[in-house]
Amino acid sequence: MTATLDQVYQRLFLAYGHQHWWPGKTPFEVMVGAVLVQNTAWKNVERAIANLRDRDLLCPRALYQLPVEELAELIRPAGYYRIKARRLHNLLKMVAERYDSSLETMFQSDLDTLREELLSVNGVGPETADSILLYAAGMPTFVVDTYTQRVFARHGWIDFDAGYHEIKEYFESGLPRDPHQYNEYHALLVRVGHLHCRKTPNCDGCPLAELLPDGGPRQPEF
DNA sequence: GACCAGGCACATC
DNA sequence: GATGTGCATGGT
Repeated sequence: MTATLDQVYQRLFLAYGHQHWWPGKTPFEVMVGAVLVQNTAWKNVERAIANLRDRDLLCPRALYQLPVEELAELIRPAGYYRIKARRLHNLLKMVAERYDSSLETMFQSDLDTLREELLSVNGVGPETADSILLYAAGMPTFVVDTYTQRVFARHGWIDFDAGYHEIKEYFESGLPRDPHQYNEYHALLVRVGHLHCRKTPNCDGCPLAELLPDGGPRQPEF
């Protein structure tokens, strides 16, 4: 990579500025959003969270006590609502049983231990776990998503078939261990992804266009 | 109407 | 271990 990870970050920040992530009012709301946003547009998640807020259900104990079928109906706008209701319930069950439904207590655990606990919940994968750790708990763990993979692979900086852990290590080993920068960086990657790096790339006006390899964006080999 | 969105688990080979 | 598929609503 000719540009450093920090230079890429600076370009994105210069172009877009602060992203104010995560778009949630409380750590618990962030955690709920992290499950609901799986493979889903954020706009749909907002509706689901609004339904929960209207019923005063945005706290760990109340939401855990709600029957899963009722939870499913409330989060319906977020899509995959039946499976997400189960996933959310699984997560709330873990928080209730291990931490007495207290996020404050939960976030006193060390990062690696808590990450493993989150990953042990059925329905919480690496991106959801890291989103909770970074955006709800403020812990220094880099969040990788499809846009991260796409943007960096199209620039030839990583392989198209690089796995989650490999990409995460790539960022964490190339940047200072700073949760604020991890926060902003991931948000900026989602922003540039939305604007320029959907399934069909649109590199016109992209702040990273000058950094593309000769011949334009790379494509996966087959 | 087709395509896409800030994943994840599970089946099958 | 790699690859394919189901899950679902709402915006473009």
